Amino acid sequence: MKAFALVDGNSFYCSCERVFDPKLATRPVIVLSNNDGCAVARTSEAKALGIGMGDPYFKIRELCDQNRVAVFSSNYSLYGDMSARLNAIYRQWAPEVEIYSIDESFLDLSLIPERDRQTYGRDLRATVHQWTGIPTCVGIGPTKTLAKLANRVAKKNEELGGVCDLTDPAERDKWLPRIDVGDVWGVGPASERKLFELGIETAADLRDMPTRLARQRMTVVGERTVLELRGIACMALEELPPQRKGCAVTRSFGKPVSTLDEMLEAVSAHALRAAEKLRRHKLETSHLTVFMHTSPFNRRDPAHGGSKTVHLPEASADTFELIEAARCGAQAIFREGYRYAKAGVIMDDLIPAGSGIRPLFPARDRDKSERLMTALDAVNAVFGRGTMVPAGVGINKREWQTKFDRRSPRYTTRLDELPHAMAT
DNA sequence: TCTGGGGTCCTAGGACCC
DNA sequence: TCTGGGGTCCTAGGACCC
Repeated sequence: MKAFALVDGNSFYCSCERVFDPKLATRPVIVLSNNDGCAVARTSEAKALGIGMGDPYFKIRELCDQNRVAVFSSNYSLYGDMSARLNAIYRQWAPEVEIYSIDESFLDLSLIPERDRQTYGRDLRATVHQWTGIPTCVGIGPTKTLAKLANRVAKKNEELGGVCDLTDPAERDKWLPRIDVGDVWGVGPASERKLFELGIETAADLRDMPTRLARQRMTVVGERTVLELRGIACMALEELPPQRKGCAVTRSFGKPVSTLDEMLEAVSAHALRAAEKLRRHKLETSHLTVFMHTSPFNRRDPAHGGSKTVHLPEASADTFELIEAARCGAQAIFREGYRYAKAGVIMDDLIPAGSGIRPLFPARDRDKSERLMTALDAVNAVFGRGTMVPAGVGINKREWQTKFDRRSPRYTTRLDELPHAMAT
């Protein structure tokens, strides 16, 4: 019989910040999205103050000041590294691990006897906490959807000690009626509304609805959720991430951009990052879409936005070619007299590097390009991102750059930002 | 004044073909 | 007045996830 565990870090980004500053242990902590825009992680103390997921920071700033909330910009270097440490532990504990997101992993628990699963969960939590300082919760079930649900139960019911096992149908009968249908994995706001109209309000109601009706109203995705809630596994553990299909680099500006020069600098910087990402995944693209738009929240200034797809002569991951394409697209969209709030580059239909069709009369020297990109990546890997960039790319100290005014040190990935310890 | 970024999957409907 | 049938492919948009 298959069994899954879903392990996730509690208020993960906040917990990462707490690991390196013990003074935060009892204070409310929040972490903001890019550009210091919205609250995307909150500790229980912060939630208790009424800070919601996605609340814009400018609306809660006062509340935060009054309550000594510790506020951080996102520090992805730190969170990514802590995430890798958690997964290294999971791999010692399970034969197969699927990394589902930066703070959630599914573990294959099929070989753990049912009676030992509670203990297993408790021991895993304790180990992770001891080795990394990160608090976690463990949800266990015969399907991924039930493991997710169990994890939620463990989170919301402190008396369970951070572990919940829904392998036993009797346990499911106990908990599923207490869970709102909108809290089931895969049920978003649109489906929740439809289900409410049918009188389906809890996870138990959803489990018991006819599969045909589920399919009719919520496509095959909804039908699968119903089956999974009944304990019929429709989703397997995906150990190897499937090849990615698209790749995007998009950013809000720290200050609105109104000049073409600045816009070209910005999209060049985004294209540069996009090309690096492609090469890291050994992929290429044959076309690139640029977009820009003014703020959707600002009703006073005139609004403008648009996107433009630029085709390359042949598939490529060459920084210079992608920058050229991005600048070309941006010039076609940009108009004077607007305050642009965001721009980005998007690439889809990615193909493995070198697998594309070659033109009969190539416009460029592929080998030369590849050698140059290898050298570029090597320099930047040793001396840090942005050490060597093509001229005309805005990479350092520009007004429009995304804000990270409250970022903590990158304790675990930068030698010059190591935490300091003092003994007296 | 200040509101994130990056993905996946599914379906409907249009274009096109014979 | 009556005006075929059945495919495939592509894209846009919706829905969902963290």
